[in-house]
Amino acid sequence: MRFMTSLRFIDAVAREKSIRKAAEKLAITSTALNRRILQVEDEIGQPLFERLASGVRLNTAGEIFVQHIRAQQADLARVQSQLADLSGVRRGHVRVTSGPETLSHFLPDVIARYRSEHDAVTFDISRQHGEAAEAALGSLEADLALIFEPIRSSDFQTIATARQAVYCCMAETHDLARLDVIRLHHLIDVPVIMPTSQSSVRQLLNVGLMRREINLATMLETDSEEFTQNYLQNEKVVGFQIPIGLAKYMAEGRSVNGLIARPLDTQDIPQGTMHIGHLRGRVLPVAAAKFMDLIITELRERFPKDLDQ
Amino acid sequence: MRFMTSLRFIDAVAREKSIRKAAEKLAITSTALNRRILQVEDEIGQPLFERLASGVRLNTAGEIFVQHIRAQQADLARVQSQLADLSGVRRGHVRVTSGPETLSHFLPDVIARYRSEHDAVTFDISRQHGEAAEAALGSLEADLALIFEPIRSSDFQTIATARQAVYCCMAETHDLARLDVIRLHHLIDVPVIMPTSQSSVRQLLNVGLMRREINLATMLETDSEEFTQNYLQNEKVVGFQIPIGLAKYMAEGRSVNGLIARPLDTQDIPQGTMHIGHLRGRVLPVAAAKFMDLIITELRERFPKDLDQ
DNA sequence: ATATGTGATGCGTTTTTTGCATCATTTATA
DNA sequence: TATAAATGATGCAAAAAACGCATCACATAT
Repeated sequence: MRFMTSLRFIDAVAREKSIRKAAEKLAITSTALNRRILQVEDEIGQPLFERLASGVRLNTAGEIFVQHIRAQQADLARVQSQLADLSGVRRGHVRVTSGPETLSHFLPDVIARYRSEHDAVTFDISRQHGEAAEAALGSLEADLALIFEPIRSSDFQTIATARQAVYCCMAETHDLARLDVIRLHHLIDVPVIMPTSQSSVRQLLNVGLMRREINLATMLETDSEEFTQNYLQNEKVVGFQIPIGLAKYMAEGRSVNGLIARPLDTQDIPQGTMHIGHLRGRVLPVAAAKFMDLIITELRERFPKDLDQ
Repeated sequence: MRFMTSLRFIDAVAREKSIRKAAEKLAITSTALNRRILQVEDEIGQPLFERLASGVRLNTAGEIFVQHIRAQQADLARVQSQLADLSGVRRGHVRVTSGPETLSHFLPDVIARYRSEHDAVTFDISRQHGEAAEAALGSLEADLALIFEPIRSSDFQTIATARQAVYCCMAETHDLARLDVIRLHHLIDVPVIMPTSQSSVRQLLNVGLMRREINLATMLETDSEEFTQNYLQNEKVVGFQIPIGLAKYMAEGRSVNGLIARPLDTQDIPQGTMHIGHLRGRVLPVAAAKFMDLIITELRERFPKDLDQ
């Protein structure tokens, strides 16, 4: 896209905060890049960057202009996706940002399902917590976000929500595996792996634990879902997860790889809400919109009672 | 704006439906223009125009792409307006489309008021009836529209409405000028000038006339407000107008240039509604947004009881 | 003081764009 | 039916723009 070059270059400089560094990434000389920027600034009628000794930084005008550039790029992507769509093949690129919960099973499943029908569509998955995910939507670095509450920005437009109870995961040989529903008091003196406190699951647990003044026997704290799941196979400890983070069969109560999941009683620990949405006011590219449809379809299949649209 | 050239050229070709004609308007040769188009089509990966013997025509992909171009141009205008705004002077260009009612007094007044504070802002006023006005918003040829009902498209976002009763205009020496409010039966056998049937005022009149099965003594039909107002000074006939189409003092019941206006009883003729708004989802340039604010301010001053926001 | 980083600029070279002449088609006209 | 006039496409040389190298001016860190 030749007609986008100058704008793309400015975006790159804004990101790198340095003309020389951006030039290297763009595989041109800094002088050529410098002059493109000077030319655009001249056409705009005012500078977009402050020149510092350590590089450049967007000024107010630059902030506004770069936001326009990114909106323009996003809209061009949407148009391209739409054009590809009417020529038969669905092409496109979908950029999803999500918390860690969906990365282990849910998103891989949905993407595989999507690509089985449209293999010309590519994906970009970034793991970010809520606030950063919302920022990524705002700066148009991502099309869709899956955020396990809370939603902070009013710029986030929720398309669907799924209520998620907290589950205990453990080896199927664990004593608690015999229970259908686990109450908090069952966990007293049972060694557990806790998610770190940024995690929304941890926030939900804290609510219940505080209220009942229960302290769990935390043997380990981690923000890695993968580590937790793997560790549970080695020792009889309990981990916590929401159903969307579990393998499909496991969420249904069956054992997978010797592990089993049991819900915590919602009287003890409140349910959380998974939000699926995009930046308010955006028209998504066809590929992204269709992918979101598929996410919702998948959610409806997995959590028929807990899905709201 | 060098980085917009190719896109601007494509837009021009789409409008002219001919490469050679567009080239002439753009002051370049048809061959240069032709090659720019071929290049963009190549980059997009598919043709945007159908080649006919008589010129070119947008194909489906072209329609989508040109819509993107226009959205992009409109957003660039908004950005420029915003940039100019933060450097102190309010620059910009505001494109208004409106029915004939507002062109004689209202818009001239508001624009003069606006330009007295911001003389770097320029205007483009086009006279179009409702449907065409809505289309102009949709194709981004206009920023704002003032439409005297009805609103047809859901893409029109109404920002404010003002109820407007139909007034009778006449020489101050006319017999009916002594009445404060005119009833339909007063008009029986009184020669009148009627707006043409496309006019919304005419539509309102028809409602009342049909219901009461009254036929007016139409001595002339015209769609020119200017003609009507001028003619009333020559002969004792009655014309119809809504207050926004009247000089400010005249709408208040005073005489201007020997003419005077009296409202028709709203029991006889229903009030109409003037809509002020823009294309749904658009973020207006600063200048246009501020101008709309001023329109609403002016409306509030003129019609304090009949304005809704 | 020195070294290292930054963006800006002059100048010759390379690439891209443009304009002219012309071709291949289609449509209107005599 | 033959002819004229319009359309968009293309080869080629000239003009314009973009590029890369070497270098400058300046700020910051060492």
